[in-house]
Amino acid sequence: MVLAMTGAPTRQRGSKDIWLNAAYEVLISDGIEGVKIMPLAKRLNLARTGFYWFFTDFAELHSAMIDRWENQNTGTLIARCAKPANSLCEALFNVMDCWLDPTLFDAPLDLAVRNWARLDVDLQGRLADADEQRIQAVTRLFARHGLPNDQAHVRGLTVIYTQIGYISMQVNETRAARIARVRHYVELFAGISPNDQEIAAFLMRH
Amino acid sequence: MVLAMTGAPTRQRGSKDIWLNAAYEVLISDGIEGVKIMPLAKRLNLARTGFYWFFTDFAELHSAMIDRWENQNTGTLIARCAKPANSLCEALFNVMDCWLDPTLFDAPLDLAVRNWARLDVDLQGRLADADEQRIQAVTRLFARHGLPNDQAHVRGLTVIYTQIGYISMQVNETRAARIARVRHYVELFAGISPNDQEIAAFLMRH
DNA sequence: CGTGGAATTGACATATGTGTCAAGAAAACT
DNA sequence: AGTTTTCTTGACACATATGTCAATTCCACG
Repeated sequence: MVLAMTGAPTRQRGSKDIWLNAAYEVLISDGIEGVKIMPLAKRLNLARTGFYWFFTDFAELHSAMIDRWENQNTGTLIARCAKPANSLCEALFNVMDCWLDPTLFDAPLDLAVRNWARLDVDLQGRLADADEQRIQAVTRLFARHGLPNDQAHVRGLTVIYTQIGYISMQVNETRAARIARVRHYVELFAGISPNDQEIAAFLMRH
Repeated sequence: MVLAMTGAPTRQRGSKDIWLNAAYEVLISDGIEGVKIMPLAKRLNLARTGFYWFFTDFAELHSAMIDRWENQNTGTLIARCAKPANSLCEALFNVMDCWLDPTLFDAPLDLAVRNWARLDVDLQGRLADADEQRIQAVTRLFARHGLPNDQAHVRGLTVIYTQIGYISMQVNETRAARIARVRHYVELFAGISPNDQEIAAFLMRH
């Protein structure tokens, strides 16, 4: 099992992963409509038809891509929501980590999958499930910290909608500005101001 | 100037508007990638090439579509934000009207244009301008009702992100559930509960 | 009517995409 | 080295898209 070199000298050979990675990059930058075999081949400098050695089909590539997404964003978010915390604000800061650390939550991928789902009924179902789980996880976080159920639910919805809105709008702000704003979001969602220690702990991580 | 009949008996003739309307429907249901001349012609039961009688070009159709969007959603939203109100909650209820009345704000169109913009740099710029104006309008609303600038800004961002997130997630809930939730959103965004009279006035409208 | 402008049409040229297949090159194993 | 498995490739068949053009049909108005 030898890893492929990425260098240029010898023309690279194909592999399932090389095609899949290229497909991912295009999905994120151009959307699923750009994920086509011919352009991928051109980008990889390989013959288009080699694709069919690794995948029987276009559909197989698609489902491989969805699998990879599913085992990623939602899981991490739910785990973050479940993380023990001494206060509501501290718990919310834990969740906000997801929006700042790309290894926790891949926002561009999430957006790309979301747009893709508009044209793919099966994926629509899987995405709806994922969203429901995310909302539930945040709602439980609020409930655990003492909010009544309907309050907790509206706040859970709002946290998720806000994040998806932020991603969808492709907001362009500096990392510093984004980090600085988080304490205000926490205050808004919690309904109370985080204390200095909670803010400091959050800023320390970023 | 005789309006075209939509009935079936005589085969309809083409017109700029007929092509444009069909393009809109497809944009909303399938995204810009689906707006292609051949499928539009099939849907209209017209020869594909007739398109070129009304439009010199594909690009001309596209820019006609963007024009129509631009003179619509953002303007209404800004007007709603500027509407005089006796309290912050009342003002927020006015804004929330947009998410409930399709004649005020065309959510599916907004989503479709947003996705389209991902692949079109010019449109990206126009959309970013629109978003900035919307955020400013809501921020001013909060500032007018006494919030300090940074507070007002975070709340302005959150209101807009929440709405775009809601649209992006294609949330599927009953109209009644949506209306019932609005008072909770208003409470969250305002930081104070709306009074019974404000709630009643809002519910009366819907 | 009859005629001229408005609208429609099919043939043609060209581009880009999917998928199949058999021939062949390159690696890997003995 | 020789054989087998792995991977690459170009030719072929087919589908769908844009755009041009000359021939034709439709229809409204004088």
